[in-house]
Amino acid sequence: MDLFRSYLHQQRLPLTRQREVIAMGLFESGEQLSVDDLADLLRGRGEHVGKATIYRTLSLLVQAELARELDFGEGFKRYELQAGEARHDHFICTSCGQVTRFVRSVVDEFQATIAAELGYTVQSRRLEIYGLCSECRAAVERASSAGAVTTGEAASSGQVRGEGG
Amino acid sequence: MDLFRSYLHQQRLPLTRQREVIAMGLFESGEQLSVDDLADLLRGRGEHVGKATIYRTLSLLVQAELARELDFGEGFKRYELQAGEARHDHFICTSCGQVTRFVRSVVDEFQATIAAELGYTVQSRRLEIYGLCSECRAAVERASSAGAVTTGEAASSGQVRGEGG
DNA sequence: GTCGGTGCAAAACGTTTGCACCTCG
DNA sequence: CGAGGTGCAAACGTTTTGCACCGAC
Repeated sequence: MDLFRSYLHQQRLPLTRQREVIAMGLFESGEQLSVDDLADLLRGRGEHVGKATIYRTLSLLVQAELARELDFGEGFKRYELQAGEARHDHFICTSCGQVTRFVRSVVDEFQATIAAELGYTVQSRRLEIYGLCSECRAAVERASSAGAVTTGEAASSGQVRGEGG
Repeated sequence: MDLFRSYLHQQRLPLTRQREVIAMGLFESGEQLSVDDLADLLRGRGEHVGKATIYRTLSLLVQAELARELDFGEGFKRYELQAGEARHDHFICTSCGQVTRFVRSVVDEFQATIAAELGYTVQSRRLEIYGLCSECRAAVERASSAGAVTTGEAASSGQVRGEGG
């Protein structure tokens, strides 16, 4: 939040109430929110903010490198704060939509290595691994031995799990 | 191409002229094409194919695991064939849009490891590293020592480089 | 007071779908 | 011959934009 404040100040841009509540909402939720999620969340707090403003503010947060844009193939984008915290990646269950976030330094190391080899300079990355979570795999196995197959819908609530450990 | 043919046969779906030219176009180009790119390419060959058909065929190719859907943040999707070849990833220059494809087994290994740790089963992945290619970095450095900064436009032609080696 | 921000509604964009006709097998 | 595919255009959902008014500094 302070980082956003100083980014705006440095860019000679005003900090408005809307910008504040949008950043706070994203920050406090700690989850990957779509623009609609964010609009609903703020409305629930009695803060009415137009979607255009949410898009514009998120785009600022991304420029400031305080937020990340994510695409889990749902047809719209999600955003999450990445304020200073370690760079992390995602595992997405293609059956139930569950997102598990993980952090592994080996990914950062690999990224640095390959960039050096290719002569690139890294700015950011996106690593998403798609597959089945343990519950869905169990469900699929159960179903295939029975005969029926149930393919779950992607979750719409943006539920996230951190790593168990 | 033969793989597509047998996939269709196995699914009891007909192989139409359109499906053939779409798959051939994607195959021969070897690049990451958008639906528009593909429509243009085919039109240039005198093959008129509707975009709806292209979308429907690409979706078949993705189901058959013969193609991959890619998103470089341009606002639309790109597709590329991945017929049997090793799984590869991409480095995208945020300044000129150049895409460099690379293959590193360490990524496959990491993917298997993290999946095992989290109890997931891997189906696919997307690893995209964003940054500046060596030319653009040089350009930025030159510009910043001069005063003006030129930010190039993302290339629209879907140019791809393999690794220089 | 000025520059930029905000909200709304309309536009723009990529993608999907309904439907009449056509084609593969 | 029938199941399915195709093309068009209209529909869809997300994101962007134009504009009149408002608020930060």
